[in-house]
Amino acid sequence: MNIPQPLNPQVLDSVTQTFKALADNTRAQIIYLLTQQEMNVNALCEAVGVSQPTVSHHLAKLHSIRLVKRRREGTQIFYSVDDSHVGNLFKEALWHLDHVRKNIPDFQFDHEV
Amino acid sequence: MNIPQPLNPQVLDSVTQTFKALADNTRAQIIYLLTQQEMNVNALCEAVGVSQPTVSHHLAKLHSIRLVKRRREGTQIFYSVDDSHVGNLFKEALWHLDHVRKNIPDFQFDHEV
DNA sequence: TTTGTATATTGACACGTATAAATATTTAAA
DNA sequence: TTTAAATATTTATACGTGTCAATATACAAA
Repeated sequence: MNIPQPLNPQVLDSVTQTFKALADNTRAQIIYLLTQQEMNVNALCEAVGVSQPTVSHHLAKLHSIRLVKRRREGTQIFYSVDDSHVGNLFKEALWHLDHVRKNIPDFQFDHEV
Repeated sequence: MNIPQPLNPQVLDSVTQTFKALADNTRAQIIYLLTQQEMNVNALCEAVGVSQPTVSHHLAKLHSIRLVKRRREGTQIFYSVDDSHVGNLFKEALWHLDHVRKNIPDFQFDHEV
Protein backbone atom coordinates (compact mmCIF):
# COMPACT_ATOMS: atom_id res chain seq x y z
CA MET A 1 0.00 0.00 0.00
CA ASN A 2 1.78 3.14 -1.23
CA ILE A 3 1.23 6.48 0.44
CA PRO A 4 0.33 9.34 -1.93
CA GLN A 5 2.78 12.21 -2.20
CA PRO A 6 1.83 15.23 -0.08
CA LEU A 7 1.10 18.55 -1.75
CA ASN A 8 4.29 20.63 -1.95
CA PRO A 9 4.52 23.21 0.86
CA GLN A 10 4.31 26.33 -1.29
CA VAL A 11 1.23 25.22 -3.17
CA LEU A 12 -0.24 24.05 0.13
CA ASP A 13 0.34 27.51 1.61
CA SER A 14 -1.34 29.20 -1.33
CA VAL A 15 -4.35 26.91 -1.18
CA THR A 16 -4.67 27.39 2.57
CA GLN A 17 -4.42 31.15 2.19
CA THR A 18 -7.28 31.06 -0.28
CA PHE A 19 -9.48 29.06 2.06
CA LYS A 20 -8.50 31.27 5.00
CA ALA A 21 -9.81 34.24 3.06
CA LEU A 22 -13.25 32.63 2.97
CA ALA A 23 -13.11 31.19 6.48
CA ASP A 24 -14.66 34.16 8.23
CA ASN A 25 -18.29 35.22 8.35
CA THR A 26 -17.61 38.83 7.44
CA ARG A 27 -15.31 38.07 4.51
CA ALA A 28 -17.53 35.25 3.26
CA GLN A 29 -20.53 37.59 3.28
CA ILE A 30 -18.51 40.25 1.45
CA ILE A 31 -17.38 37.77 -1.19
CA TYR A 32 -20.91 36.45 -1.61
CA LEU A 33 -22.30 39.94 -2.15
CA LEU A 34 -19.52 40.73 -4.63
CA THR A 35 -20.35 37.61 -6.63
CA GLN A 36 -23.78 39.22 -7.14
CA GLN A 37 -22.56 42.67 -8.17
CA GLU A 38 -19.78 45.17 -7.59
CA MET A 39 -20.20 47.40 -4.51
CA ASN A 40 -18.37 50.27 -2.83
CA VAL A 41 -17.09 50.17 0.76
CA ASN A 42 -19.98 52.03 2.36
CA ALA A 43 -22.58 49.80 0.74
CA LEU A 44 -20.69 46.77 2.02
CA CYS A 45 -20.60 48.22 5.56
CA GLU A 46 -24.37 48.57 5.62
CA ALA A 47 -25.05 45.23 3.97
CA VAL A 48 -22.68 43.29 6.21
CA GLY A 49 -23.27 45.30 9.38
CA VAL A 50 -19.72 45.99 10.56
CA SER A 51 -17.64 49.17 10.87
CA GLN A 52 -15.92 50.82 7.91
CA PRO A 53 -12.36 50.13 9.14
CA THR A 54 -13.25 46.47 9.54
CA VAL A 55 -14.60 46.23 6.00
CA SER A 56 -11.55 48.02 4.59
CA HIS A 57 -9.31 45.70 6.56
CA HIS A 58 -10.98 42.64 5.06
CA LEU A 59 -11.02 44.11 1.57
CA ALA A 60 -7.29 44.76 1.80
CA LYS A 61 -6.72 41.12 2.70
CA LEU A 62 -9.00 39.86 -0.07
CA HIS A 63 -7.31 42.13 -2.58
CA SER A 64 -3.80 41.13 -1.55
CA ILE A 65 -4.46 37.56 -2.64
CA ARG A 66 -6.42 38.69 -5.72
CA LEU A 67 -9.81 37.40 -4.71
CA VAL A 68 -11.28 40.85 -5.43
CA LYS A 69 -10.31 43.72 -7.70
CA ARG A 70 -11.11 47.43 -7.32
CA ARG A 71 -12.03 50.39 -9.45
CA ARG A 72 -11.99 54.03 -8.37
CA GLU A 73 -14.84 56.38 -9.26
CA GLY A 74 -14.30 59.82 -7.72
CA THR A 75 -13.90 59.36 -3.99
CA GLN A 76 -15.53 55.96 -4.01
CA ILE A 77 -13.88 52.63 -4.70
CA PHE A 78 -15.90 49.78 -6.17
CA TYR A 79 -14.95 46.19 -5.46
CA SER A 80 -15.81 43.04 -7.39
CA VAL A 81 -14.64 39.41 -7.48
CA ASP A 82 -11.47 38.90 -9.49
CA ASP A 83 -12.40 35.76 -11.43
CA SER A 84 -15.14 33.18 -11.85
CA HIS A 85 -13.44 30.56 -9.69
CA VAL A 86 -14.26 32.60 -6.63
CA GLY A 87 -17.98 32.13 -7.20
CA ASN A 88 -17.43 28.48 -8.06
CA LEU A 89 -15.71 27.91 -4.73
CA PHE A 90 -18.86 29.17 -3.05
CA LYS A 91 -21.09 26.97 -5.17
CA GLU A 92 -19.06 23.84 -4.39
CA ALA A 93 -19.32 24.59 -0.68
CA LEU A 94 -23.09 25.00 -0.95
CA TRP A 95 -23.36 21.76 -2.93
CA HIS A 96 -21.37 19.94 -0.29
CA LEU A 97 -23.71 21.29 2.39
CA ASP A 98 -26.65 20.15 0.30
CA HIS A 99 -25.12 16.69 0.10
CA VAL A 100 -24.70 16.65 3.87
CA ARG A 101 -28.25 17.82 4.46
CA LYS A 102 -29.67 15.15 2.16
CA ASN A 103 -27.71 12.29 3.71
CA ILE A 104 -27.92 13.35 7.34
CA PRO A 105 -31.52 14.54 7.94
CA ASP A 106 -30.95 16.15 11.33
CA PHE A 107 -27.91 18.14 10.28
CA GLN A 108 -28.19 21.78 11.38
CA PHE A 109 -28.57 23.55 8.05
CA ASP A 110 -31.34 25.95 7.17
CA HIS A 111 -31.96 25.53 3.51
CA GLU A 112 -32.97 28.83 1.93
CA VAL A 113 -30.20 30.53 0.02
CA MET B 1 -28.88 50.71 -7.68
CA ASN B 2 -30.26 47.95 -5.46
CA ILE B 3 -28.10 46.16 -2.95
CA PRO B 4 -28.20 42.35 -3.21
CA GLN B 5 -29.66 40.45 -0.28
CA PRO B 6 -27.00 39.05 2.08
CA LEU B 7 -26.70 35.31 2.57
CA ASN B 8 -28.87 34.21 5.49
CA PRO B 9 -26.84 33.81 8.71
CA GLN B 10 -27.29 30.08 9.15
CA VAL B 11 -26.21 29.23 5.62
CA LEU B 12 -23.36 31.71 5.99
CA ASP B 13 -22.22 29.94 9.15
CA SER B 14 -22.28 26.56 7.44
CA VAL B 15 -20.32 27.83 4.45
CA THR B 16 -17.77 29.50 6.68
CA GLN B 17 -17.39 26.36 8.77
CA THR B 18 -16.63 24.41 5.62
CA PHE B 19 -13.95 26.86 4.52
CA LYS B 20 -12.52 27.01 8.05
CA ALA B 21 -12.00 23.27 7.87
CA LEU B 22 -9.72 23.75 4.87
CA ALA B 23 -8.07 26.93 6.15
CA ASP B 24 -5.19 25.23 7.94
CA ASN B 25 -2.06 23.66 6.48
CA THR B 26 -2.36 20.44 8.42
CA ARG B 27 -6.04 19.88 7.65
CA ALA B 28 -5.65 20.93 4.03
CA GLN B 29 -2.81 18.43 3.60
CA ILE B 30 -4.90 15.72 5.26
CA ILE B 31 -7.86 16.44 2.99
CA TYR B 32 -5.64 16.51 -0.08
CA LEU B 33 -4.14 13.12 0.77
CA LEU B 34 -7.59 11.68 1.42
CA THR B 35 -8.79 12.86 -1.99
CA GLN B 36 -6.06 10.57 -3.39
CA GLN B 37 -6.89 7.48 -1.30
CA GLU B 38 -8.20 6.41 2.08
CA MET B 39 -5.60 6.28 4.87
CA ASN B 40 -5.41 5.35 8.55
CA VAL B 41 -4.32 7.71 11.32
CA ASN B 42 -0.73 6.53 11.59
CA ALA B 43 -0.11 6.83 7.87
CA LEU B 44 -1.48 10.37 8.00
CA CYS B 45 0.82 11.25 10.91
CA GLU B 46 3.88 10.19 8.93
CA ALA B 47 2.73 11.76 5.67
CA VAL B 48 1.81 15.09 7.26
CA GLY B 49 4.55 15.15 9.89
CA VAL B 50 2.62 16.04 13.03
CA SER B 51 1.83 14.14 16.23
CA GLN B 52 -0.90 11.52 16.49
CA PRO B 53 -3.09 13.52 18.90
CA THR B 54 -2.95 16.46 16.53
CA VAL B 55 -4.02 14.36 13.56
CA SER B 56 -6.84 12.77 15.56
CA HIS B 57 -7.93 16.21 16.70
CA HIS B 58 -8.16 17.45 13.12
CA LEU B 59 -9.86 14.30 11.89
CA ALA B 60 -12.49 14.68 14.59
CA LYS B 61 -13.20 18.21 13.39
CA LEU B 62 -13.30 17.19 9.74
CA HIS B 63 -15.62 14.30 10.57
CA SER B 64 -17.97 16.42 12.68
CA ILE B 65 -18.84 18.51 9.63
CA ARG B 66 -18.89 15.46 7.34
CA LEU B 67 -15.92 16.35 5.18
CA VAL B 68 -14.49 12.89 5.86
CA LYS B 69 -15.96 9.51 6.77
CA ARG B 70 -14.33 6.60 8.60
CA ARG B 71 -14.25 2.83 8.51
CA ARG B 72 -12.89 0.54 11.20
CA GLU B 73 -10.69 -2.44 10.35
CA GLY B 74 -9.46 -4.16 13.49
CA THR B 75 -7.69 -1.59 15.65
CA GLN B 76 -7.13 0.75 12.74
CA ILE B 77 -9.54 3.36 11.42
CA PHE B 78 -9.41 4.38 7.78
CA TYR B 79 -10.50 7.84 6.73
CA SER B 80 -11.63 9.07 3.32
CA VAL B 81 -13.36 12.14 1.89
CA ASP B 82 -17.12 12.09 2.32
CA ASP B 83 -18.21 13.27 -1.14
CA SER B 84 -16.86 14.52 -4.46
CA HIS B 85 -17.47 18.21 -3.73
CA VAL B 86 -14.59 18.14 -1.28
CA GLY B 87 -12.13 17.36 -4.07
CA ASN B 88 -13.83 19.91 -6.31
CA LEU B 89 -13.33 22.63 -3.72
CA PHE B 90 -9.63 21.90 -3.88
CA LYS B 91 -9.61 21.98 -7.67
CA GLU B 92 -11.38 25.34 -7.79
CA ALA B 93 -8.85 26.80 -5.38
CA LEU B 94 -5.97 25.54 -7.53
CA TRP B 95 -7.61 26.92 -10.66
CA HIS B 96 -8.00 30.30 -9.01
CA LEU B 97 -4.30 30.27 -8.08
CA ASP B 98 -3.48 29.36 -11.66
CA HIS B 99 -5.55 32.31 -12.84
CA VAL B 100 -3.67 34.58 -10.45
CA ARG B 101 -0.29 33.26 -11.54
CA LYS B 102 -1.13 33.79 -15.22
CA ASN B 103 -2.37 37.35 -14.77
CA ILE B 104 0.16 38.55 -12.21
CA PRO B 105 3.58 37.21 -13.29
CA ASP B 106 5.44 37.98 -10.08
CA PHE B 107 2.90 36.45 -7.77
CA GLN B 108 4.55 34.12 -5.26
CA PHE B 109 3.28 30.74 -6.36
CA ASP B 110 5.46 27.76 -7.14
CA HIS B 111 3.70 25.88 -9.86
CA GLU B 112 4.24 22.14 -9.51
CA VAL B 113 1.33 20.27 -8.00
C1' DT C 1 -6.95 76.58 0.09
C1' DT C 2 -10.67 75.06 2.85
C1' DT C 3 -14.31 71.88 3.65
C1' DG C 4 -16.58 67.57 3.38
C1' DT C 5 -16.84 62.77 2.07
C1' DA C 6 -14.95 58.16 1.15
C1' DT C 7 -11.52 54.97 2.13
C1' DA C 8 -7.16 53.32 4.37
C1' DT C 9 -4.04 52.63 8.27
C1' DT C 10 -2.59 52.19 13.08
C1' DG C 11 -3.03 50.57 17.80
C1' DA C 12 -4.97 47.83 21.38
C1' DC C 13 -7.69 44.18 23.04
C1' DA C 14 -10.27 39.89 23.29
C1' DC C 15 -11.13 35.56 21.56
C1' DG C 16 -10.40 31.27 18.98
C1' DT C 17 -7.47 27.48 18.00
C1' DA C 18 -3.30 24.54 16.57
C1' DT C 19 -0.12 21.94 19.02
C1' DA C 20 2.03 18.35 21.99
C1' DA C 21 2.30 15.78 26.51
C1' DA C 22 -0.15 12.90 29.34
C1' DT C 23 -3.84 9.95 29.83
C1' DA C 24 -7.87 7.21 28.53
C1' DT C 25 -10.29 4.10 25.48
C1' DT C 26 -10.87 0.49 22.13
C1' DT C 27 -9.75 -3.72 19.87
C1' DA C 28 -7.22 -7.98 18.95
C1' DA C 29 -4.12 -11.49 20.28
C1' DA C 30 -1.90 -14.37 23.65
C1' DT D 1 -7.50 -11.74 31.84
C1' DT D 2 -3.22 -9.64 30.46
C1' DT D 3 -0.62 -7.33 27.01
C1' DA D 4 0.19 -4.56 23.04
C1' DA D 5 -1.15 -1.53 19.35
C1' DA D 6 -4.13 2.06 17.36
C1' DT D 7 -6.88 5.84 18.12
C1' DA D 8 -9.31 9.36 21.03
C1' DT D 9 -9.61 12.76 24.76
C1' DT D 10 -7.98 16.07 28.19
C1' DT D 11 -5.11 19.84 29.53
C1' DA D 12 -2.20 23.76 29.07
C1' DT D 13 0.11 27.00 26.26
C1' DA D 14 1.35 30.01 22.58
C1' DC D 15 0.11 32.35 18.59
C1' DG D 16 -2.87 34.42 15.08
C1' DT D 17 -6.55 37.51 14.01
C1' DG D 18 -11.26 39.95 13.95
C1' DT D 19 -12.91 44.07 15.80
C1' DC D 20 -13.44 49.04 16.73
C1' DA D 21 -11.67 53.76 17.98
C1' DA D 22 -8.70 57.12 16.56
C1' DT D 23 -6.15 58.94 13.00
C1' DA D 24 -4.41 59.54 8.35
C1' DT D 25 -4.92 59.90 3.43
C1' DA D 26 -7.21 60.81 -1.09
C1' DC D 27 -10.33 63.16 -3.83
C1' DA D 28 -13.88 66.59 -5.24
C1' DA D 29 -16.36 70.84 -4.73
C1' DA D 30 -16.59 75.50 -3.25
